[in-house]
Amino acid sequence: MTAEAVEAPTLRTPQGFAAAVLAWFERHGRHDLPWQHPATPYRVWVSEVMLQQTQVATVLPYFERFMARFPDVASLAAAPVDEVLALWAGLGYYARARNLHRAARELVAEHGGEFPRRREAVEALPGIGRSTAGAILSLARGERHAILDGNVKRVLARFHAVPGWPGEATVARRLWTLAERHTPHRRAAEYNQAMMDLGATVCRRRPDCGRCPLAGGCLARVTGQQAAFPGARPKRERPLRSTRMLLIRDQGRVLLLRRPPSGLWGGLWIPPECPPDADPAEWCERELGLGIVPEPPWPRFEHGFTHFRLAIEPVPARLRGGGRAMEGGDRLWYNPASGQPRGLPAPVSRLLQQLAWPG
DNA sequence: AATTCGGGGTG
DNA sequence: CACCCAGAATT
Repeated sequence: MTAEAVEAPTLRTPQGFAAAVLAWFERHGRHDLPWQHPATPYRVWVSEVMLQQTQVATVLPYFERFMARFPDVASLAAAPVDEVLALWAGLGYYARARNLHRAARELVAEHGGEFPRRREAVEALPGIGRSTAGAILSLARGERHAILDGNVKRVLARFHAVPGWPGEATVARRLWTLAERHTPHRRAAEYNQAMMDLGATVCRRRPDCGRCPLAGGCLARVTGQQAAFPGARPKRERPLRSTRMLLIRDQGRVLLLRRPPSGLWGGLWIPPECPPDADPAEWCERELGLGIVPEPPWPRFEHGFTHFRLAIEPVPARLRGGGRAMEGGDRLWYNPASGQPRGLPAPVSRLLQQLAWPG
């Protein structure tokens, strides 16, 4: 199956470009994604935020669970943030969930639960930038707004042979200008969805140019330089940090502490972290006021982040003395076997599973 | 302008 | 293993 051959001079005009993309979309685009039916501003918003730096296949089950629990802005705004984080656990970039929750409350408090008309006002909501705002207003309301996600960047950078890494401001500006120029005045919603579909299914890391409706006018393809666009991010070394997590058990439960609301794993629950060079029992007594009896540590394992790697050494321990330790605030005695959903980072979730079902 | 936010998919 | 992915906020 090959795309209809379109002449290069036609494709090199914004009208011809959009026409080719739209014609391709009707036959080969994705028309059955869950957030397309119905494509309300709320559903498009939640999907767009989940899809930030996250692939479609990963998002699908999260989106369904989220919609089942929070079917509209009002239900999301009324919920405690902990419950939002629990549904988000495993998706990563948890600031997205906190911002989503904050934005829902702003929508209810200041906009009557509806999205504002102007793009600038939508963009002012926490967690919504220019591209996500454009996606909401075009996909859900059919207005003409450009988007520039990873898919569109890839298509445009190749088609126009735009050099450089899109993370650089000058490169991003060029791509935004091109995105605005190419967005048609009619059928902007279909066009934007088409560009994302094209980037996701054809113009991938290793592009399938034989199926691309833009191949006839693509400058990267003419020169055989598809792999050179978009330019790669400068590589950096990822330093290795180390920590120890104290798995303090008492009556089938384990102690978790809530992280500060911002920063790494913000608002999520993790075991107490003891510095690698401290004595666990002394540290625990001093910092938490808890007497513990440490046991032999488990083998350390690594967890990778974008900008560093974290070596985690789990140290199981028993709570000393019979008194039940205090709970509340930012302390939680969690029963790993209960399966109760909590905002747990992925490595902590795996750790607690081992605690509940050793071996 | 550069850094900080995860976790999973993919070759 | 490295790199990428429907980016945005912070500094």
